[in-house]
Amino acid sequence: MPTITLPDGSRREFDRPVTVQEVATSIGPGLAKATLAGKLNGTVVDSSCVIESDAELAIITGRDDEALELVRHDAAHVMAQAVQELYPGTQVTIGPAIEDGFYYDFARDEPFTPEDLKKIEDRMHAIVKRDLPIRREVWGRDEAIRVFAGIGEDYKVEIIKAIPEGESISVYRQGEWFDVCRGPHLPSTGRLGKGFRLMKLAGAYWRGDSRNAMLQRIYGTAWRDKKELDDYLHRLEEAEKRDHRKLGKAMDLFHTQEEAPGMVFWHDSGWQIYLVIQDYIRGMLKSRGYHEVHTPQVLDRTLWEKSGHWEKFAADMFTTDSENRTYAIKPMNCPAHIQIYNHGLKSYRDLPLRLAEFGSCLRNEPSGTLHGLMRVRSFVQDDAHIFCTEAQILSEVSDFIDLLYRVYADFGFEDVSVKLSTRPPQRVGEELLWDKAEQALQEALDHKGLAWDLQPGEGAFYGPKIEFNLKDCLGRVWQLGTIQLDFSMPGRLGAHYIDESGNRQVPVMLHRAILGSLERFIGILIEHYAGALPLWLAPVQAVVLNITDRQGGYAREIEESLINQGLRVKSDLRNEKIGYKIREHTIQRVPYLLVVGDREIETSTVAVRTREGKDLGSLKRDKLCEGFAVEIASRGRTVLEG
RNA sequence: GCUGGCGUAGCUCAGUCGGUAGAGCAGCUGAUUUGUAAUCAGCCGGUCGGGGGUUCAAAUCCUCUCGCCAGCUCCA
Repeated sequence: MPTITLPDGSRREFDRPVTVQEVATSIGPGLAKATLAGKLNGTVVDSSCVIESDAELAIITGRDDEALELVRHDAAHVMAQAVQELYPGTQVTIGPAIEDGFYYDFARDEPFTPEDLKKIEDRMHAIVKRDLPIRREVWGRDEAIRVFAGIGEDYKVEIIKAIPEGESISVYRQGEWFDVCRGPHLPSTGRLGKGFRLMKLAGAYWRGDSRNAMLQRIYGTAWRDKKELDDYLHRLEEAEKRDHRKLGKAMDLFHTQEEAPGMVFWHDSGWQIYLVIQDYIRGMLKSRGYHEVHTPQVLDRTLWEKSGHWEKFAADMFTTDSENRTYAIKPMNCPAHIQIYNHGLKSYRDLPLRLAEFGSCLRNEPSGTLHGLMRVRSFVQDDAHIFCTEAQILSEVSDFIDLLYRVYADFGFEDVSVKLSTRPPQRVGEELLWDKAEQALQEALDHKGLAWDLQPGEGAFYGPKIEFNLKDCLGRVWQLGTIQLDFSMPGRLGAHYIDESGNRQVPVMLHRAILGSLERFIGILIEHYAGALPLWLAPVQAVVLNITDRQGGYAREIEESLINQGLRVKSDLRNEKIGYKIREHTIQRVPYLLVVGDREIETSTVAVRTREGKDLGSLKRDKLCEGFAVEIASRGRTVLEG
C-alpha cells in the first residue's frame, strides 16, 4: 500500500500499486495530461511505471529539464522507426540522447543522402502524428536474441549479448516498431511534438573503434517545442558567424592553401596578434624565474630513438635525409631542452630549472583531423620544461596553476574546464612514483579549489597530467594548457643532478604550456571575442578618419603621435564619405575610430567612436592617449570613456 | 586515416536537360570634398582545384588525385 511523497512534501496514500500516470491523475486532470514521465526516488521512469512501495515521486512535464533528455531519446527512436519504414533492411544499432540533440547509428550498404534526411524527417512528423503509444515490455534474454536475430538485427543481438546476465532486457514498442532500450520514454510518439530537426550525416565506427565497420550516423537536434528549436537554430547561426576561419579571412589575419595543408600563412595583422601574445607571455615568464632558450628544428633520428618517440610516433613525425643521415623535424621540444639541461653538471641547488621556448613544432597529423587554426601540423607552443626534485613537484605545479589562471584571466577567459588524467594501462615507472605523482597533481588542484574531472587511464605513458580546456563557438572542446609529470624521459636522455649527499639523481621533468599552441589559442581568442579583440590584442587599435582633404595633415599628425606612443594606428584619408569609412573599419573590428573634421582641428581634439557604434564625443589628444594606456595596461578591464 | 558532402573571378555566390561562364562586393579609372555602418559612372577580372576519360560538344557525366567542410578515430 504505497505512500507517495510529492516534491512539496505532501503525501498521498493508495490502497494498491499505482502507476506514475495514476498518481498524476489523482492530483489533477491538467497535470495528468501534461505528464511525460516520473522521477521516482531520484530516477527518471516511464509514466507507466508501477509503484508498489512507499516512494518519493515528482511528475515530469514539458517544463522540467528532465523532459529534454526524454524528448531527445524519443526523437532517436522515432527517427529509427522512420528510417526502417523508408529503407527496409537497414539495421539499427545505438541511438542515444546527446547535448542539444540525439543521433542514431545505422548499418546500411547504400549511403544516406542529404535528400534522404528530408524524407526521414517528414516521416518522423508522420509518426508523431500517428501518436503511437510507447509501451515497455520485459523480455527474456533468449527470446530477445531469437527475435532480433530473426529480423536480421545483428548489431542488436550483439548489444543484447553484452547486457550482463540477470539484468532485465526491456523492449520499447511503438506501433509495429520496437527496439531494445533501457528507457525511459515518453507515453506516446505524439508527445515528441515538432521541436526536432535532422542536422547532419556522418560516419561513425561501430563501438567507436576504427577497426570496426563504419556505420552511418544521423544527427538531429530536439527540443521541447518549436520555439526552443528555433532559438537553438538561431544560436547556431550566431555561433557560425564567430568561426575563426571565416573571421580570419574577413579580417585578413591569415590564410592556408593546398600546398601547405595544416600550416598557416600569417598575414601582418594576424602576426601582430601573435607577437603581442608572445611578448606578454615572455614578460610573465621572466618574472617567474623561467629562462628562455631556443633549440634546433631538426634533430638526428638517434636522439628520437633514445627519447622513445621514434618507436611510438614515427608515423606522426616529418623526417628528412641528408648525407646518409636521417633527421626528424621536432614534434616537441622536450628532448632538445634536456640537451641544454645536460650541458654542465647540475646540482640540486640549480633546481628547479625552468627552460622556456616558443618552440616551433611539426606533427604529421592525419589529414581528416586538420581544422583551421585549431588543429594544425605546424605550430608554436609556449612550451617550458621544469626540471626539479620530487619534493618540488607540488609547489611547481601550484605556481604553474596560479600563473595559468592569471594569464587566462588577462585574456578574458573564465570558463575553463580542468581534467586530471591518471596512469594508463601501458606505462613506465614504478607504482609508488605514480601514486606520488597523481597525488601531487590532485593536491595542487584541490589546494587551488578547482573543480576537476578525473580521466582514469588517460595519462601519458610517462606520467599523469592536468589538462585545461576551452570550448570553441561550435561547442567543441580544445585543450589549451597542460602540465604533465615525466619520470621517464630525463633518465632516457641521461639527465641527472648531484643531490645533497653527493649522489647522482635523475630529475623529474614537468612539461607545461599555458596557451598550448599559439595557433589554436588565437583561434579560440577570435571566436571568444567574435573578432572584436580587446584593445591590447587588436592588430589595429585605432584608425584616424578625415572628413575632407582639409584635415589630411591633422589626421596624419594624430596618427604619428599615437604610433610614437607605441600604439598600432592607421589613418584612412581616402576620398570617401565618412559613413563609408566607418562601416569598413567597424567591420574590421577596429576598437576605436578617430574622426577629425574642421571642428576637431579648431579644438585640437578627435571625435571618438567605438566599434560598437558608441559615440564618446570629442576628446583632447592627451586624454585619449591616457585612456588608451589605461585600457591596454588593464587588459581591457578599464575601458576608454567619453 | 575512415565515411559522407563540397571545390566556379581577390571575396560571397548563381550557372536549368551536356551547347562553349554570370551577379554583387572588392580592384582600377573618372567624377564627387562629403560629419558617424555602403556616392555615382565606366573598365578590368575565370585553364570552373589538378590529371585522365566519355562525347560533335563537359563547370555539368565517368575515373584517379589534391584540398576544404562535417562527423568518427587519433591528438606523444
